[in-house]
Amino acid sequence: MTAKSIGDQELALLRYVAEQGPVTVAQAVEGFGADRGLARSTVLTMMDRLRAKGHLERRRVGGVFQYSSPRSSGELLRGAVHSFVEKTLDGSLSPFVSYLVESAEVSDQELAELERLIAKLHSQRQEP
Amino acid sequence: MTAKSIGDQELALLRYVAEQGPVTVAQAVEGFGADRGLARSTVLTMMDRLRAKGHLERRRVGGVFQYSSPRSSGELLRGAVHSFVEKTLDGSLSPFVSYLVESAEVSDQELAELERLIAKLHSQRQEP
DNA sequence: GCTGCTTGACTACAGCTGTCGTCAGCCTGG
DNA sequence: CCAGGCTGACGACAGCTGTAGTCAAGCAGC
Repeated sequence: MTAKSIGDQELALLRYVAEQGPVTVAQAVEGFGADRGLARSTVLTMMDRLRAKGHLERRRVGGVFQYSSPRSSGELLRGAVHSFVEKTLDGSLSPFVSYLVESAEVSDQELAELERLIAKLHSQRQEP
Repeated sequence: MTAKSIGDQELALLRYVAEQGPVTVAQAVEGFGADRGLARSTVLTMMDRLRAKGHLERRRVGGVFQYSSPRSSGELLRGAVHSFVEKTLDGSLSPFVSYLVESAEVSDQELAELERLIAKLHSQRQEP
């Protein structure tokens, strides 16, 4: 399991790295930390912890480390959703659907995705 | 705002109280703590914190306190989903849908709910 | 060769959560 | 009236996260 826990800010940084491809700490500080007003050491610490937890890898390139995520941004998000559903919702999707029904704004795009999802689920029920 | 943060275990307990209606600590210990092997003081502490955060109310009834949640279990879950979507997914539902598509098992019931949802969304697009 | 910026490793600290133990007060059966 | 049980208020402690300062080693230029 690479499945150590992860905080919100950490996940945000992890996603940043996953999206930007290999980055140095300096780049992460500039592209991620700067917006959020984080000190260099803060970003450094987070990247270190992410590495310790197995969420980031690094390679020395010309004296400096390049960090990269073994997972894509999409995988990370899906993983986050998965943990959330399991841990908080006890594996039940109903609260999510309920949320969609009552409070969420669903974009046209998302609606289309949902429809595709339903079609897919239907076809799965047919031929198991 | 009653919107103080809340941990996983705390939310679980809160949901328990919301579902069971007014309960005393003793009842919560028995019905919630016992399964999870929690000490009485643990449950007591959590209920206290939940109260401090405004998530639980209590009333003295015959020398003992009865705790109750001002929100229903459903509201709590919807709130949790909402926070998650906002905080972790930056308000985008796509990762959720993506998760549904790729990994989740959707029960017949949930599928039906989704279909109802879609129907509703469609009708909303028509007559605004 | 010395000076100064860049990079990384370490250390620190506070707040939140999860878990308890303990102490003091109140009630009830003897 | 006294002992033993519930109850509730507190105090504690460890682990995780968010945030940062500091120190030492390395490289770049004078």
